[in-house]
Amino acid sequence: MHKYDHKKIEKKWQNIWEKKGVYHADDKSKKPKYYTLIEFPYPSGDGLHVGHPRPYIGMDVISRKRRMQGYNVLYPIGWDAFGLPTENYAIKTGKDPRVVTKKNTDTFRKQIKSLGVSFDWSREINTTDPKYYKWTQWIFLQFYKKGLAYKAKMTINWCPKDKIGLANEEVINGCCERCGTPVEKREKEQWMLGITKYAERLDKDLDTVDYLPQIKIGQRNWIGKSVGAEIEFKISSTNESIKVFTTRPDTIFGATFIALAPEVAKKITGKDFGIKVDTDRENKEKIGIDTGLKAKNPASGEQIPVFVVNYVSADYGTGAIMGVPAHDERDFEFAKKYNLPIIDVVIPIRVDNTNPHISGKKIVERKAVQAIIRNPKNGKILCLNWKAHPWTTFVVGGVEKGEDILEAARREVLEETGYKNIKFIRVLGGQVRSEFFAAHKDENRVAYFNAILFELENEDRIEVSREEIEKHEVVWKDPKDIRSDTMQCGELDIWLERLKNENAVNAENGILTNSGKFNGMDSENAKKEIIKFVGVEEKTTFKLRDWIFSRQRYWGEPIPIIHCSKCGMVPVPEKDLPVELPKVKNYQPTDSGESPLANISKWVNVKCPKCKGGALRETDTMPNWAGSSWYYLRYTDPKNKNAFADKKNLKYWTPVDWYNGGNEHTTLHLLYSRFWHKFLYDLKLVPTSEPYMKRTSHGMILGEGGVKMSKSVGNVINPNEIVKIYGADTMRVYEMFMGPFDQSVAWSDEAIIGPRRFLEKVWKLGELVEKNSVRVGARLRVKRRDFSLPDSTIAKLLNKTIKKVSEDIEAMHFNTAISAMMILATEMQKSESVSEKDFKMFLQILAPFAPHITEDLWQTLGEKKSIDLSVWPKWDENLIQDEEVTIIVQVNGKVRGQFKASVDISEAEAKSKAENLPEVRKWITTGVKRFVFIPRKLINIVV
RNA sequence: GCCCGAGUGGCGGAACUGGUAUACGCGCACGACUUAAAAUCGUGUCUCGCAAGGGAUGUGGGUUCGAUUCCCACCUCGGGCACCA
Repeated sequence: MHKYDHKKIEKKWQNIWEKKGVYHADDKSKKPKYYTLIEFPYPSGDGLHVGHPRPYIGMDVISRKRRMQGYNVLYPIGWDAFGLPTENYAIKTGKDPRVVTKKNTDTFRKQIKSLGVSFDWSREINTTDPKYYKWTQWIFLQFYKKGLAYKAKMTINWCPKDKIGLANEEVINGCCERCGTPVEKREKEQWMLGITKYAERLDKDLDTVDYLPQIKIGQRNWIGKSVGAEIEFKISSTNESIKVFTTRPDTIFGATFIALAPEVAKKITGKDFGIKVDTDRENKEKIGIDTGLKAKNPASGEQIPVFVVNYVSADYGTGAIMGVPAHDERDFEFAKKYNLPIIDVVIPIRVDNTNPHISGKKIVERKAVQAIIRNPKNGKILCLNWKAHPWTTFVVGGVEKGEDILEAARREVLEETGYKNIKFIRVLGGQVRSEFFAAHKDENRVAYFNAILFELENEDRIEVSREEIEKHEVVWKDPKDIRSDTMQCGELDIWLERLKNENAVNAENGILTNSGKFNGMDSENAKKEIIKFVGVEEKTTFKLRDWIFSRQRYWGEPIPIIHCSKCGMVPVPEKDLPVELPKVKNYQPTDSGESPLANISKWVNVKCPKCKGGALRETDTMPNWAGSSWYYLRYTDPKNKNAFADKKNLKYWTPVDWYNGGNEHTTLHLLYSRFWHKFLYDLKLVPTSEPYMKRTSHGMILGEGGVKMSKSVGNVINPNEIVKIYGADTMRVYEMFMGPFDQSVAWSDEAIIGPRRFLEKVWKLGELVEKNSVRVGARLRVKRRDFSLPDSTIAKLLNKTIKKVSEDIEAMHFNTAISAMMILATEMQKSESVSEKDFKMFLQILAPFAPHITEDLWQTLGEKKSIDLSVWPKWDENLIQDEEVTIIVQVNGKVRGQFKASVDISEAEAKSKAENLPEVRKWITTGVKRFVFIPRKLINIVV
């Protein structure tokens, strides 16, 4: 046999696979189907870099394994080719984006093909192909017909110098990326898609799919479902009212003002107050202006002021909120600034589990106070060590009749500690209800605590009574020793939070107070009852906003609408689809910010499809998201001229069984395509309500040193260079081995040699197996030195490895799968003799990672059919069971020894064995306190 | 600011449901083979200590017989935040 020559064998097998079409998915098959999907790439001018193929290889491993498991696999690829970078390139160079895209996709295709990914290239699609975007436009028309595509005035970023609408990305520090001119906001009519109509289902149906938990959380947070109520506040002296949305109707008695979004205020008052909601991401200071209006709190009957503020968004809820400063941090900040009343209406509850109520004892309710005294000189806190009980507490005591909490606190401090001069700092928020057993009084206590922070002014003390001295000792404690495990205080977490953060408020549910007839009710019930009381119903709101769907750009799908002065907006008839992008001379938008399409009068001026009169085409185009919202459907029938895909094909192939993509796409793209899919499902055009059964994510590959790969940084690594030097198989194994698939990893030119050495080792093993075997007819037989008897070490390890690789692939733990195979290869090499049968099984489990070298060795060893058509090996459960295990012996958690024992050794036997180990014996002379035995694993002796 | 994820040797990383921390790979050192080098193979490689032992998984604390793993607080980095894809 010859040297491992990757260039030769990789080219050879790629040609054979392509000629035989082994990776073409079959639309009709008796096998069960499996649809694997990767996010189709945007063919940028930078070309493919080594980060692109990582997900393709990952899903290729899954796809190849599925084929060997007997599935008919669809693993397609295409190009998501509309978008800004190509357009900006066209603006700069004047080159036709079609030409640029063609060139880029050709490069990408050639690069990807050299990696031996088992894509079905016969189904390749391109979103910029009129035959494809015909159907993107067709789907848009369905949205339009159902009223889900509509026009609305929206604010956009506008560069007054370039006269162009800017993407958020193109705005750097409020200035245009190109010319540095400060960006203005401009109102513009935009096409919208009514995704909010699907918000509820997009949230709920997540229960039916298998997405990674953080992806589901991301989707849910984005949708932002919250249940609450819309409550009307009547404006005094007019007949009008303000509707607020709140998730906390139980706090309505604490509503001391109304806060309006600027747009809403303008609507109500007709005045512009000059306040804008900050779209900046940093938290800005809250600003408000009193409108002079008063509104009536429908629960308390109070007249409360109405403010315009910069922290309420018109897009969310009703654009108006009731300000409840006691129970919302933002409202609290605002109320403090504008001196608005803060009324506590919900008391949080804590139950002291270390000191719980004892049944049978009487329950006593009491108002009480915690005095927290800080010595400003050293930061220490005044505490009491109780003599009859194992407690440390703050200075604590009941509030007597006729006393306020401040008086009570000062009195307790004086009585219990003698300190005369303490300075009041602040009350730590509202009351807290604390339940505990008061052992010193032998009663169950329900205390309504306030806490007050003081500072010690000086050490002057009066003498403390004998009675108090017998009860407790006065101590100053370090703040780090004020913890829930050192202090007897069930509600301590609340005080610590409020000590740290002056703006901390109680946002928890609890027991109502200051709330008229609802006093004493818990929040959950109060929410329902108060909604009834003010005469409204529960209302669900979403953060999700409708989708701005139009762009004033050239390189996107034209929106297929015609504006007729007589008939209004008229959809382009289906027979006239696609509305093709005309060629233009200049890709720069018009002076008024319209798409460059607006300059082509020949294209713009059309006959109205209805009245045949003069009409104008819509010149807006669709965003890049459009084509990628349904591409997985087109793959099932990519050449269909009569429908976006044939129903039979859709029924057979969809839903996608496993979709893997970047972390950066797990909210927007995923949500948008789920929305389109659900819409199509409602039109009975697709057979399932969810497009993807399973969704996983991969991490990026960064340049050396951990920075993003980009042409501008100059750290782009071209996979073709790697393929040339090391081969596609090495590249594939390395990309799967370099780190956990779902996390970002930095590329290393040095480390890739490891996978190469591994494959060379495999090649040599192949030589060894071939040399030790003799051909009998078409079969290879082992001639000599075959140690792989059923109980041999190699056979055992092989079976364990088959199990591990099989399972790791499913979990996308490709790196550990490869590690296991490296160990197996090293052991095989050490044994110097491996049976043909065992070696072939090893080739099979390696094949998804390194398809070329394994195919070559497989057929060299006499197989006639592709290794891809072989059956994925099964492991033998009997062979992976160990009879003997190593048991670790720890003393006080430190490893002191170990011994071998049979797996079913009894605890008593293990104990005597462990205790008799000389290296253990010297540690346990003081006597064994406790003995922990974990079968098959470990013993811990506590002395 | 908000949401999600991650911090372990010189480097990439491993450790299943809380049970020997550092598997596997890179690098480095030494040895074998070689006239020599490369390649290959073998041995070693967290750290302090002569040793007995001790200390290390971003930082501080907690729970536990036992914590990289669970809980709390904090720090740093990456991703997303609606016109980048």
